[in-house]
Amino acid sequence: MKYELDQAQELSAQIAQAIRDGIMEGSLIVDQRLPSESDLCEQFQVSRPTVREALKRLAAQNLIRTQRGASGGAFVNRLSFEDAYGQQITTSTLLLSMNAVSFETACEARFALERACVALAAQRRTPDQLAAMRAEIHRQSQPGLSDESFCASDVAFHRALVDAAGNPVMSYQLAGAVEAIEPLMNMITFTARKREKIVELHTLIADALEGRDAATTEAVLGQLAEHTLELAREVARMRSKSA
Amino acid sequence: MKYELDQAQELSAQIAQAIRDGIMEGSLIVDQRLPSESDLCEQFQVSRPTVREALKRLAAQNLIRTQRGASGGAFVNRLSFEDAYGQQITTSTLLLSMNAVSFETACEARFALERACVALAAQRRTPDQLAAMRAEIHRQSQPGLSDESFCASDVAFHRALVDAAGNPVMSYQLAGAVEAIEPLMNMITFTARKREKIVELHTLIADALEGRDAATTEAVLGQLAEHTLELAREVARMRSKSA
DNA sequence: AAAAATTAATTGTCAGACATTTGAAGAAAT
DNA sequence: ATTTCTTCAAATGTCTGACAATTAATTTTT
Repeated sequence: MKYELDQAQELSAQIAQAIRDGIMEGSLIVDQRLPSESDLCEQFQVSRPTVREALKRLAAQNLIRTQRGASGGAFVNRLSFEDAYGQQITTSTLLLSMNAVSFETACEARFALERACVALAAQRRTPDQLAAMRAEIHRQSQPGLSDESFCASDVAFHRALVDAAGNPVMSYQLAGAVEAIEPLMNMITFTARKREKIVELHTLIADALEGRDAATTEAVLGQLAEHTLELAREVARMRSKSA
Repeated sequence: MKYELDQAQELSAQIAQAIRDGIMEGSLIVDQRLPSESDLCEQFQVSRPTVREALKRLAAQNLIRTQRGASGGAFVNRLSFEDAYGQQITTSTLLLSMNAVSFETACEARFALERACVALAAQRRTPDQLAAMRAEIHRQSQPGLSDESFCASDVAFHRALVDAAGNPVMSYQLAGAVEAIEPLMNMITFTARKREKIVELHTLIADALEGRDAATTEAVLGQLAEHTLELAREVARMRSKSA
């Protein structure tokens, strides 16, 4: 591990960066134990609270985990896809809400990226994944479902579609795009007729995937994108009228 | 802001989560000042080091920034696309290196996602973006370029391609995929002949985008993906032979 | 030999202090 | 009256030292 600290930064940030560099560069490997807090104090010549703040920074990124007790300490964490999903979703959600990203932009990104999965999904979809998609379709067609539940099911459907591509890197990359849009989708009220149309398109997608028909899947996904955008525009029109 | 703390977690993590929830839910808005550390101590009934650890966790995620001095304190940060890029790249890089993601998987994800940008890029590419791509192509065709520099230029080329889609959400989502693969690409030694082929394909892509020809761009991108994978397989064969 | 108690190491938390930075108010000089 | 300088107060950054809680290893007891 290197111990070169930049000036003009907070000590805890410098120490965190030094350790982070060690992890990214590979000199600290997964499950390796970091020196104890008091050892780190000596090595970096700082007090324990400062070291601890540095470690908490790393813990916030899931880069390390800590264990109490005799053989405890801080260990380099294997960043799991699970952890990475979570971070992605948090970041994407905040990014969208804080930067006033328009529904159009977010929606465009989502469907464009999803389209990238279709060709692979048509080849590789498993029966399980198809079943998951059909289950969500069934949920969506139940009357009396709240808008929130409908959107949550929509997200689940699309997650299943993405997962069907069988590429964990893509699933991870798209998790953010798909989940982060949910709050925006929740602002759209889906009337019964609109829901019917969406369910119909979802069904067509599932059918096309079952038949391993990439071209049709892609076409229907395009229709769904168009339909979703149209709904959003309609809602926007109604709002501006009533205002 | 809510102050409900889950049990069975570290205090600093609970406090961080409570504040994070406030930010995500919208009760804490951008540039708003959090209570001072001593105020937070009172409100959460914990000591200052504990509060500080919580704040450092949030700072590590770029959710807050702190300022010293009279009118200082912790402020809710507007998460910029810039910040989000950085986090994405860190996370993606670690994810790939720690989980032994194969070159094939990473490469597949990258080209599939990139393909999603092409249709939009063909419509929207600006002269500046085209110029950036051509500049990278020029760099790539210079003899004597190190493999690292060649790969870095490759990344820059593809970033320009992604940015040409004119959708910041997509740029952000793909930043990780494109950048994180660079270390893997660096493991491939590009002979002069191989580089020539790549430069040729890059040129065809730039030409097709200039002519706003989405179909051709997509086709060439597919060839590039195939070619890259073939190179990787070749390298793998050579390694296994010499071993 | 097995179970229970002790011990040591380590992180989690607390309390209080001082250092450093920074904006603002007041005082002094022009 | 305006500008500049000084002082002050508030806030974060850091340090010291201590105690609590947890856990694995060790020792003691049965």
